Amino acid sequence: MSKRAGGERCAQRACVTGNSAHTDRSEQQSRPKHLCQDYLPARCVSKMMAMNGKQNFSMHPALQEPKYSNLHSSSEAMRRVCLQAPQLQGNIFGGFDESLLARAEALAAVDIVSHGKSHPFKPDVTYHTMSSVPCTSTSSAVPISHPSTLTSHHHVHQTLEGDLLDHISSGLTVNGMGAPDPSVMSAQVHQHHIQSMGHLHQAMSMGHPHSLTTHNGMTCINDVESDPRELEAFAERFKQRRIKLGVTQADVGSALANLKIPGVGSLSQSTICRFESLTLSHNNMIALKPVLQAWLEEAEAAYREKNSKPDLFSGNERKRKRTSIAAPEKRSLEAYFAIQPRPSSEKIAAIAEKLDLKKNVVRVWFCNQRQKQKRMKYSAAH
DNA sequence: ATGCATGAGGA
DNA sequence: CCTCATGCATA
Repeated sequence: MSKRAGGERCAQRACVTGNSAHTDRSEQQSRPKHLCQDYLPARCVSKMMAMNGKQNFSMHPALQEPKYSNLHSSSEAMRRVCLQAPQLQGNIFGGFDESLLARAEALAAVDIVSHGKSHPFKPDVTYHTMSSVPCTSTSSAVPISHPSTLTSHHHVHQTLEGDLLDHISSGLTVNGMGAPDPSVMSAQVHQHHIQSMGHLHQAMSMGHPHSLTTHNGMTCINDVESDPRELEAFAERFKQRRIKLGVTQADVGSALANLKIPGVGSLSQSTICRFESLTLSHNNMIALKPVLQAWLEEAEAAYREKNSKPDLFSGNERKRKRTSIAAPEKRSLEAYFAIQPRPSSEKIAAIAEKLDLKKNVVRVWFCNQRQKQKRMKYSAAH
């Protein structure tokens, strides 16, 4: 307790999540399931759920799978490989736990020495391509056209770690990350949204004069477009127009609640920011797009008629402490992560001990790293 | 803009 | 215990 002062909202979030998740270990592509009901983007949904006791939204699981397999083929591959070779893992991690950890640390150290501050596996920079990265001749080397994060840290470690990673490496390669095929997921996400997005849909259509996807004759369905390009374009236009309206990300977030769209409540500045910079999962982007588009429509309309309506802000009070992991520890964690992104509880405990961090901190760190790898920012592909 | 964290939902 | 959507706190 005490972790989060903003307790108001916590109880109500996470519903868009109903989708898959754990898919990777279990099975990622073998469950069509029912088509979802209503997607509904946010925590408020959960609020409703809580109140009404009924939850009909939650994103449809099938949505995610194909998508991720495309977008994150690399990490997927990585994971699979690891999962596929349990005994191998056992050898490496179980058998030589100590040496592994030691090597990872050594690796981290070496990394520092040889690359100075910037090692190739800069987790956060991985999907940064166009946003804030200057792209000087130096930095550009990493991001832009990298199909994946994997590739980068891979090399490095392979070099440094040699055999240890060798297994993993080869496995990875074999497992191959197929060429991304956005069309697949597009289609699925697409229909999903179409059926679940009533009114929002209209708003979206209006806002999108150019994205005419004259499918089989249906001319207005395009919006739900899960096409990465579409999202990218929208995100940018959104940001532009938002700025033009003189509204901050935080404003937008809180203003969403004023839209009165059932199941749609406010969002944080973080989320709006991430949406604009495409640092959300594809699914998440898809889910949020219609809502943000709806807001944009209204905001612009209100703006035209001098009606200040949507904007407004939220006066919040926040008080939560965030533990920060020191650079050296972080480097080690990254090294470990490169070797094994999904360490067992034991490994986590071991790592935690070595780095003198709380086990939970380490666990969460790994979770967050994994999640990061799955985020968007595939801009490079285009 | 991003790091660390929470919690719902799902095996 | 994981994934995923999100958020508070902060660099």
